[in-house]
Amino acid sequence: MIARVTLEIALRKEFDYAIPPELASRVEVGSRVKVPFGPRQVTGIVTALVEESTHTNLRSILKVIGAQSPVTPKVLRLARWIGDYYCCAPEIALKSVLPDSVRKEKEGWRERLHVRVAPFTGELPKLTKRQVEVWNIIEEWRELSLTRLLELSGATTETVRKLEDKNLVTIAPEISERDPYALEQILPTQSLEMNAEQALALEKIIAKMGELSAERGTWNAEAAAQGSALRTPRSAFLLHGVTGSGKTEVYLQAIAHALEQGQGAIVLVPEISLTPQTVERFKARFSSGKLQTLVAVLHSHLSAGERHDEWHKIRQGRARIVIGARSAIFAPVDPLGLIIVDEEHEHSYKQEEAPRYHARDVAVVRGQMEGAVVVLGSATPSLESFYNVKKGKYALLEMPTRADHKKMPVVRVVDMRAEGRKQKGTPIFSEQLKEAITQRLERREQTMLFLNRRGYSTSLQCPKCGYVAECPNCSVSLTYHRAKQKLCCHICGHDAPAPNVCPDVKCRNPAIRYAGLGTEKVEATLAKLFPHARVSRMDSDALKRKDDFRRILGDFKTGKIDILVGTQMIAKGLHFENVTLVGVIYADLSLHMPDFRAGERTFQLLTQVAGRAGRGDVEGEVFVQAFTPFHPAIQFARRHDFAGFYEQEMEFREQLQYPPISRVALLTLKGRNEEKVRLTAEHARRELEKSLAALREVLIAGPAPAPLARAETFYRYQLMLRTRQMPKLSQALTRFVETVSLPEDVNLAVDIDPVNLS
DNA sequence: AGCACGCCGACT
DNA sequence: GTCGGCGTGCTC
Repeated sequence: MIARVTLEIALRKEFDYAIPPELASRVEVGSRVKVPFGPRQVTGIVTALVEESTHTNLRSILKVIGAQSPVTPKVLRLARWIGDYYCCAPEIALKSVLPDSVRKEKEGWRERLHVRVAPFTGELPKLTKRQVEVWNIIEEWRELSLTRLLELSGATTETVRKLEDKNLVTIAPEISERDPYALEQILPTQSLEMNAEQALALEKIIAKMGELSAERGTWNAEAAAQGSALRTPRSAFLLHGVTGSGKTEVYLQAIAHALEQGQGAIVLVPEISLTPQTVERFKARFSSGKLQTLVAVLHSHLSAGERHDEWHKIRQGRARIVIGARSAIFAPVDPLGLIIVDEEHEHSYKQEEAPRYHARDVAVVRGQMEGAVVVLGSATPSLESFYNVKKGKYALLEMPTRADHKKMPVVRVVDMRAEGRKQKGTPIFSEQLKEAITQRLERREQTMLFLNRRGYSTSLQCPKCGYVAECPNCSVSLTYHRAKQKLCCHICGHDAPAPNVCPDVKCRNPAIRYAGLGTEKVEATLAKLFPHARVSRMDSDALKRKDDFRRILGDFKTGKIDILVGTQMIAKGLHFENVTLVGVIYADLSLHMPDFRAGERTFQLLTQVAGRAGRGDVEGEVFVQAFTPFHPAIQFARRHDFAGFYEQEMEFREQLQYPPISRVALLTLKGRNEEKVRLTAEHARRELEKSLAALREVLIAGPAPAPLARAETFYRYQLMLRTRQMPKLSQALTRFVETVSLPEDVNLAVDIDPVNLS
């Protein structure tokens, strides 16, 4: 047998190695191996076992790393698909499939000293008073960690060692798993009663799972024979359920069904909503009973060691449920029966570095490859997913009413142009919103206010000489942060002390002006308008310490805060019974982004934000302040009308051949010399035209400067390609990036299905 | 990725 | 005459 190996270096190529007899039993597809490569030794992953090689005199694999192959053949196949579809080298795709801590094998299991009662016979020997105390504790627990014992007894290690000397106990190192949620209170829960809509959705999911497991056996063999061809029936659902419709309960019961069938499940949630509360809810349901299993958690805030332990719990089959952010889609759950992608419209599912995969789309592909049911849930589905429903690719499940029978909040759109005529300067709070806040304060109810922009003012200008403070590295103006007394760039993090006079040496005008509005100023203005209100702010500036997030939310929950001001961060997933008012300070902020999804994003944001109001017994009220109050994205959000928004937005996408009508590949060239980048981009366009000549119907737009023309000292030019046949374009682009010759100091990035055009 | 090979300008 | 620039190609 010969092993075909993808090396961690050596781009886009595989190498064959002989398997020495002593390693024969340990080398399998997915194994991590160390091999000789020229004068060096490198590591790689075995991607296939073959009978013959085109190469003669192969060198041998040196060793197999780790006891268990880290990549399962199924996940390997998924990595292949990612490389092909997202135009990246296979080893880049492979890299992202494993957590770094697992890949590098730096982290191992943590061992801690553990005390156990030794099997002994006869009388208890003579013990001191202290020793008896310790002994009693050990006898009660039978076994426990040394640290825990010392904590409980207040004794020292010496005393315990004495007991060991007397053969009463053994002290030995044992694996002690790191539990990132050790501090959470997890109380077992039971299934909740569901309403008719929930029950119907669950029924359909379960029925599909039955169908698939019947077919699983036959098609797996077939698929193996066909390589990566996807032959399973469509098995994805779009669960369109309004905020509060009880999607999570449907997920939980669907997972329970998967467990009953002996299958595992992966639950993807956006990083931002991966809060302890969310995790607890899943852990609690499966912490006891006959479906008891470990729930592994994977996200970026775990330590390397924690990630190692969580991953191996999954690989060993002890954790059958995985809940995590984007990369959890690669968790080695096997067999896999169900994949949930909650808040499927969230852009954080798209990875912004290579491999630039979209976890939702990878989930659908993985579901097809492994015969698992995929459920994409959202209150505001992406146009892509809803379009897939219309095209018959996904089945639609609808839950249009709140599970708790609460009414949808009343949304009032406030015309800020009229408000601007009433107040002097640019208005922040309309009379109506002020009035509503006053009311809540009187009634001791809570308010949440959103503004999607951090800082105090968005720009600093000198009215006399026209100076504007700009970032030296990026093409944006600097934001004034009052607390820090600094001008900050939100792109590269550059900062400078805030000046008191115009920095222009010839001007020195002391009357410099700060314009534009951020959350910091909203908070400050609130403090002036409502001096007795307890106001708190939550944005990434306010979260300096690790537990600030939890502390502020805790204070809000327990009523220590009347008004919470925040960015996106508080728009999602949080619910507080006593919040009866939600205000959106400037709803049109996100509308004016140079992105064809600006309308969609605004609609989603407003709908999500509105969902924060009226989660308790009192009906919620939402004020949406806007300078373009009649914009469709705002008006459809006001009426909670997703279908209406979809129809009108699709018309626009159709006209301009934007996704989901077509698919986009975005090519970005960046370099420090603007002229060189521009010329290279033009060269790239000419080469592209040649190389795509065989493909029909690919629209090429550009090159044009990126919306963010310069970022972190790099100038950026873009080419946008649109096609209806992305797999073919992906193939052509892979060939293109391999062959095109570019200057060394100009870099090309290919982003398939980008969600962010800047 | 690294490292060797290889073919043209400025030095002892 | 040699030293060294980094373009190109190879590693199973």
